[in-house]
Amino acid sequence: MLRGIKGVKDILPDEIARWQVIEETARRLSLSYGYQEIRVPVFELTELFARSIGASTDIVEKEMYTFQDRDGTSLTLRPEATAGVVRAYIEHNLGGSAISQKFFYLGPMFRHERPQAGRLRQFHQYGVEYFGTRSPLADVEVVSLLWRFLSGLGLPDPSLQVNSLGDAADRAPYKAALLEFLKKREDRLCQNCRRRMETNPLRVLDCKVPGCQAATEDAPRITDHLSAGSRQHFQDVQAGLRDLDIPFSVNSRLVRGLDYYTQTIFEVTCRGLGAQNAVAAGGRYDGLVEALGGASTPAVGFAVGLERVALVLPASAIPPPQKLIFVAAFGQRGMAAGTRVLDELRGLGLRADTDYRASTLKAHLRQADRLGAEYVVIIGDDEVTTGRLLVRNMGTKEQEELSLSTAAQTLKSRLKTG
RNA sequence: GUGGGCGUAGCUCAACUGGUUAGAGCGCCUGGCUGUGGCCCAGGAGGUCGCGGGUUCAAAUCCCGUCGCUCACCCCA
Repeated sequence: MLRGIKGVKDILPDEIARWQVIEETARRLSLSYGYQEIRVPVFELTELFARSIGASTDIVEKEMYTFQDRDGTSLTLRPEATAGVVRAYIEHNLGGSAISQKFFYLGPMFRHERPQAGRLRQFHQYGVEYFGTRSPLADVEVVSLLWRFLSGLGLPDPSLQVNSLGDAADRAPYKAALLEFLKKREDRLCQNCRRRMETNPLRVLDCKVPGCQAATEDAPRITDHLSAGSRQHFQDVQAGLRDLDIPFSVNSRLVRGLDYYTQTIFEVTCRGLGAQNAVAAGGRYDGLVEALGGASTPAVGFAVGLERVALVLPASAIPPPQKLIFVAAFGQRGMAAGTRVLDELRGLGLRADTDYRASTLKAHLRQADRLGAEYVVIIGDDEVTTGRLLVRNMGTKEQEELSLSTAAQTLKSRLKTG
């Protein structure tokens, strides 16, 4: 038997309702905040991702699905969507539009990783990108949208952490200072962190090993090395969040895995996710548009891992399905009449179904029961003769006669009121 | 890429120290109830014991390999 690919999952009808709530909430909220949907390709030139995410990040170094097009061009399945959105923004000169500066997207991303709880090779993200302003209020707006999305869905104990990385000019001297500090403590760091000192010293601060946490307790903080402007920006963001009553904590150890972030960065974790407990993350990336060849344009955004949201989405967030009317038609004339009633019900926008395999009333009722039908319309040859069908309320077992010609309308009004 | 756990019916799991025809619950089908669902009762269908090799008189059980799933590390949404 041919199986699906490792880490690439089917989303079966049983779980679709939870995905639909998540996606509909994302769309509705994004639009209400003034973000427009954008759909960018799932594959792009490899170079786009290498240049935006950072050539020496894990994502680019070993997690991309990269392949050659027929002419030898190197293409890659998108590991995240910001790069593509920025590319589209530049390519279509969206910065020149009076209205389109705020975008949201939903869709699959691809990373070649070992699957585990909350981590897949094809996974889905919802994200937004806000271009064209350095205002800290834009950072606040983006976080507020994210917070409303997550808390609106009722995720368990969401926790928002924020930090600032400053701008490129802030970071270089800080990195040097941090590295100097780490060298003095190298003997207390884990093997991984010693390697990180070479590749990305900021990551050492993010290490979960208790020994490393202790060793770096009094390490220099990035927030103490910010320029006056960067510090002010971070202060303003925090003030804005307080103003909107969005709970957060500053975590000066917070680091992001993608190279393009500047200034504000943030992450939301929540309970019940296992080891991969981040549901969403984002930040400002003021240098990316320019780095990809566009005009210098500040931007801020976030991405949410939808599988992770789905994993902890409470059942109460999932609305019950539309009430079902089941048509139990049997006998030669009954089936013909039943088909017409079924079509009429559907034409009125009601959820209605039948089972063509069932030939007896018993079989129909059993199927109706399994489907959780609210009402069953019973039509046999007798009913066709009298011109009156039976409507059975599956909850109360009450049955009443209705005229064949008006039954559909009557049921519609009944479902509205009941 | 590294490490742990697990692969027996559609699903969840049994099968003691290797020992007859591999079982149960749920689900499914049929009948009791020939035009009335759930509950109950009776019966029934359904299994290459992940796959390959080895040890043995005998393997779901032991050994080796392999594939798959899963959790964790790394890293990340």
